[in-house]
Amino acid sequence: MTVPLQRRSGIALWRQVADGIRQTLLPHLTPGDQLPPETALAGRFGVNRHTVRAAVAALEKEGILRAEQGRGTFLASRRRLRYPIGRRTRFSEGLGDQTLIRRGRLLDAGVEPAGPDVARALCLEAGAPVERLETVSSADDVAVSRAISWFDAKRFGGIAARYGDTGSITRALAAFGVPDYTRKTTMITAVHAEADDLQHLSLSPGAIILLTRSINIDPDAIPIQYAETRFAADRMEFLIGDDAGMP
Amino acid sequence: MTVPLQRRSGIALWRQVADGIRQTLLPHLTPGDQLPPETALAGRFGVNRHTVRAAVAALEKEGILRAEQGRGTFLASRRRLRYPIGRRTRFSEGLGDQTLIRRGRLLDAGVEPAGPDVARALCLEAGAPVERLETVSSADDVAVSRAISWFDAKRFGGIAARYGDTGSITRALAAFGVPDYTRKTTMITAVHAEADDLQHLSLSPGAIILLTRSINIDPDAIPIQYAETRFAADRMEFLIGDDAGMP
DNA sequence: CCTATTTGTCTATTGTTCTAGACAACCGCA
DNA sequence: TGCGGTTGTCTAGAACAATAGACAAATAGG
Repeated sequence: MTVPLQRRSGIALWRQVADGIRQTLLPHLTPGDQLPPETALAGRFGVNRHTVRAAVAALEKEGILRAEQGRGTFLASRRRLRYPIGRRTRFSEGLGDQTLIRRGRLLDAGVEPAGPDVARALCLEAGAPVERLETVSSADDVAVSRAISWFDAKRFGGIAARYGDTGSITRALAAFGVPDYTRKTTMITAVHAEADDLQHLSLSPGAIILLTRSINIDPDAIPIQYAETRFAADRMEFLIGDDAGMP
Repeated sequence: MTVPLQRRSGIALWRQVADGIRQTLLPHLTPGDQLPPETALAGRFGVNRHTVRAAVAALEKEGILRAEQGRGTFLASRRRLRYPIGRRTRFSEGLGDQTLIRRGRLLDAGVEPAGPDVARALCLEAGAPVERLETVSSADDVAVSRAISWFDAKRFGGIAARYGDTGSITRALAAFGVPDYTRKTTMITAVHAEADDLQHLSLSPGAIILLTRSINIDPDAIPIQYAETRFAADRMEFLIGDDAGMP
């Protein structure tokens, strides 16, 4: 029993076991590898086999494990994607050769008056019309983040349609005569997943969301986009600086 | 009922209520303000008053709330600290005027052979001797992060003692003739708190840890410090870039 | 074909969490 | 002093989580 679990802590044992498997077992495996049998895991974590089964079922629903009757349980998952954050932060380009397919899907869009946060970020009057885009980004057909972006409706009216066509903020902005843009600010924090996160990112309750709030500016240093993006923390890590020498 | 809670999710309701209070109620209050009475909170979250009481008790144990019989429940706490990450990232200086007292405490130290990750980060041979420092950093007497740092033992032998004297990495390095250093790399991800985190950072189970792995280099671009730092996510947020216009 | 191993399903029991209600203790105020 | 509003404590039962054991179903290997 390497990991002492906390009972009557408000976190169900099966959830602690699931997190334990994620953090202590999976890093030593490569996709396709077999996990120890349920009885062995039960012994290692000091719980009943049924509790382990509940944990495995949760990880299976997240697409991390794959249990096959008679054969065993196997790691089905990729590692965390490494997402560089810097002056030229772009989802499609940032992931480099880590994935084959990157795609953004438009969930919802609309024009609304800017709230105080959005107005301040975009240097607009409070209540000025802004266009809101709700999107989900996927890598290799696995959803990794969802974002709400706001653009000045006066300058970028109809950007939602452009995004729907191209699936890329970069290309949608290009259609509005913004050939290049840079990242002015990124704030990062972490929260627990909400109900919407569970749905759109296929997470199970208690999962962690890395939450970023960011401002992009055009070459004239005019703010053009304010975004709040929610990343599935077990599929993504952020890189600031260069990763030479990083594990 | 503004917040729909997730039942049979492996996360106890009282814990979800506690997180809900932290995230949706506290940001609108300033220290000393009174919270709605327990019956009102129970109505808003759609749970029994006793469940709310369990949540408040947990937040009270973390020092965030203060309940007084006959009077009410009050906010006792500060907001998230904003921690800038850039080329000149330093704990003591970074928090600026957000706090009065910043202090680092040495938990443990020792010399050990470098593991593969540490060796790569510090550009040493695997197994070369490195000095390991385990520290806890506090702001205004509240622990906000704990770190494990590694230094080349050949160049920085005895740095643990220097840190113990000064409580500051910057001053400890200065004693070894490193007047200045810069941040080469920062990686950020998020995990659930482990047992040690709960103890040293006074968290309750299920809390979120913002985990950074960073490399500092001296003016000659030689790596001098590799550190893995665990921040209490509800007390800290990271800033990359500048925060003009940020809420 | 047989056996050992592994996951899948079922029942029963125990312990923890959540709900429900009632009442005590305390505070501030008229 | 009395009253309304608040937190603190207790009891009992319902809902859920965890344990224990038994056995079925699928797989791999001899």
